[in-house]
Amino acid sequence: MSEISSYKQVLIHDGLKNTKHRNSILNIIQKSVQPLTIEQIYMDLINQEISINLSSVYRNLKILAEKGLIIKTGMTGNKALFEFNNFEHKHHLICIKCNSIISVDECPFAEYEKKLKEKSGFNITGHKLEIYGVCNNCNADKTKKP
Amino acid sequence: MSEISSYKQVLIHDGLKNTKHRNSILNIIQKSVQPLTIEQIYMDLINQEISINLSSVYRNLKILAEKGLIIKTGMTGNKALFEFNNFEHKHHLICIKCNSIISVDECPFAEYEKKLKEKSGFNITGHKLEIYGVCNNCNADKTKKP
DNA sequence: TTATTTGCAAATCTTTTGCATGAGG
DNA sequence: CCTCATGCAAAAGATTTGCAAATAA
Repeated sequence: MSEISSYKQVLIHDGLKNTKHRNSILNIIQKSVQPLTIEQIYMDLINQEISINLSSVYRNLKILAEKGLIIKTGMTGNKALFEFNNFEHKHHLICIKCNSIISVDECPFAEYEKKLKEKSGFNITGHKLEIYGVCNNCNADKTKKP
Repeated sequence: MSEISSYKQVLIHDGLKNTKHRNSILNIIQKSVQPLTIEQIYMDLINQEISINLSSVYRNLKILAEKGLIIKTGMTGNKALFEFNNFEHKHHLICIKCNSIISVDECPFAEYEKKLKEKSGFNITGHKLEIYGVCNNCNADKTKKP
């Protein structure tokens, strides 16, 4: 909600238009608990009976990413992944068995970043940390096949 | 050198052949301080006057990665990146302007992981850390248009 | 109205594959 | 020899682009 209104501010500021497609795409990404491929987003739109061309999805994702509303997170195989940019500093514990995700507030990084900055000359603007493991539940289920 | 001999062991073990191309590619990757695109590797070979077809570079990289001798690290734009697998624990500094990537060996997380394990009950198996920032070159180029 | 967005098709870029030939063990 | 590696050309997959028509402001 507040995200959507600030989103409109961003669009207006850059002379972009507030289209239904743009909104729908942003909503899909915002609601998702995990990064999505372009095709997943496209299929979600189609399933919502929203008629859109694949190239329009590409174009919108590119613009939303340029404006910082979403983030191009990485790649799965050869496919780009996008996720919502909520500007929160958070890290995730990700269970490699059931893919459940737990947020971690603590960040041990401030000190390390300083050192790294001095060492590398990089002007460090942020970081992403994902911690993988097996969660309590899955540890209990050792007998189950993955 | 010891890398190269163990590399031959790996090849022999899997019924693969020890070709000049394969050696050259592995050497290029081993010497590089940063992950390389396929095209960079290809151009390096050409510059060394080694005649090779681009698809052979693709095929060799795929095989070397499958055998664990190199690692497909990620992507720059739409291009795959490869680096040498020295079996060290490493992280990446990524320039958000020019997408150059620098590997960082130091890892401040061993202690943190222990604590987190106790706290969350997760059996932690690994993590991925990407640090974003602006590299020396791009800092210097502030006057240049992106 | 007027600039931005869209759909469509075609183009581009990266990566993969089929097949005949060449080379390593 | 026999198998794996290579070059070449063509295919496949992901993404981008040109242009005319549609739409938001």
